[in-house]
Amino acid sequence: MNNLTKSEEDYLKALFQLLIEDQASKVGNNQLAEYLTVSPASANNMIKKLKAKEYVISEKYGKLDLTDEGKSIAVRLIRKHRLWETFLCNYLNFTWDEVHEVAEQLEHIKSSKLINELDRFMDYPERDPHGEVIPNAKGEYSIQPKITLSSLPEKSVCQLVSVNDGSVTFLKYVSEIGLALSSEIEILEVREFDKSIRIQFNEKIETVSKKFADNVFVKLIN
Amino acid sequence: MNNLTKSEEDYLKALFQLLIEDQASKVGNNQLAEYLTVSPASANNMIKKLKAKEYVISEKYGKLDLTDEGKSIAVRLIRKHRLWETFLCNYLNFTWDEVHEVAEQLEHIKSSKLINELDRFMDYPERDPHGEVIPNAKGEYSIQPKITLSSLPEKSVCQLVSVNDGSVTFLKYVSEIGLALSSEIEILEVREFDKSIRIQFNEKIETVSKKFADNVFVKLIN
DNA sequence: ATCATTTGTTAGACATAGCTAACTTTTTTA
DNA sequence: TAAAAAAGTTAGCTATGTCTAACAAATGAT
Repeated sequence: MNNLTKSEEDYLKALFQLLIEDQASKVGNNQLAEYLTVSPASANNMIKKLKAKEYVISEKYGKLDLTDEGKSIAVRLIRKHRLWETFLCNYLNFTWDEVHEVAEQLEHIKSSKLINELDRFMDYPERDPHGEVIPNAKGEYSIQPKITLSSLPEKSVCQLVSVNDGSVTFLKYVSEIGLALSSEIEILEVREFDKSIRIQFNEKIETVSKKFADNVFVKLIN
Repeated sequence: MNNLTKSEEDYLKALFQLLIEDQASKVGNNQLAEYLTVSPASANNMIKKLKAKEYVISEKYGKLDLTDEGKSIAVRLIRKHRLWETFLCNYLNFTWDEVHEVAEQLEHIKSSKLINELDRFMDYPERDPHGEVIPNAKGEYSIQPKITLSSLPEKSVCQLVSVNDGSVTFLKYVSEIGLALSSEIEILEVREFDKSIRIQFNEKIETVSKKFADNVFVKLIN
């Protein structure tokens, strides 16, 4: 009934992340293709398949959406991904930047007992090492609207909630400059020219690019 | 350099288990195909590929053998399989008969850090839940010649060392009658007609078929 | 030694999932 | 609003790994 290929799973998860987690109002074929680094033709081909299986809805030349069943599959994948990341970091000495690639493989392992036991073994963690909320066994979880560091005005004071886990070099960079989950960050200055920002945290001052700040998610303090 | 598909890995591991662990003097294409439940044509096709990659050697219409590199890959897979089985049983409440299927998936995860850290996390276990020796990180392990329960004469007294982990129904049967690793078994009688045997263990007497006894590996006591 | 059976091989088909190149539709913008 | 750009689609190719059917070689039995 529910036997998807690795590729089908990848597409559903990607679509969910664009549509729901990033709260994009509209996601199109080519955007999805770019996100997955495949050609538009490949994405189009797969979307056809997923529409036939009723995980995806869209009209010809129209935008993409997920059915409830499609969302449910995606959430289960996200749950698996984040639980594995947590396991790798907390029990197997993996660092922030090492977990993603391996979790991408592990999330496709098919065994609900495995993932629920892993959850129990770790005593039902609520967030993964990057600060993201882990959906529970019923697929419930709160999607916090994401505030990027780059979206805040000068003088804001905020706390690091989570980081985008997609890029190894980005994550290495984050740890190298000394930022970590819950770090308190003050925005000293936003430079008009390139939107780079000067930030202060742990008594340190650093300048980071807009691209960097786009991948850092925060909550305001006070 | 060393990037094999899941299928290629399955074939190499299967060939190793037939050739080395089962110590079959000769393994042919069709035997391998049957072991993997694929058609002879499929096996032949894959063997061609593995010969081109120099993991397998054989002459046309001749028997199959593994190169050192082929063996080394197979041992790494067996290591991964057995470490995962151990983890599932010892930490995630899996039973004997539940681990194999999931471990078959997990053994294909590509990350040497993952498996070496898992090994460390469990404090370098020497045997998996079925009693099989786990190869170490260097790929070294002792292959014990397997003595099947079915090969022993009447009146033998032996100890259960390991069981074949390939069949769920078999493993359930083993636990249901109360046999476990290290159980002491006495062979009371071997029935000529169908080679079924009456055995005694833990004050219990059971009759088991030859097929059952073929999958139970033991060592003699005194 | 020959014939039958078993074993191994080849050819050709199918499904998945990727690609490029060409084309169509929609959207943007001048 | 018409032309240009962007987005989406289709056709046709590739590679992996499966299959069946037909054929060839090796083995075993009489």
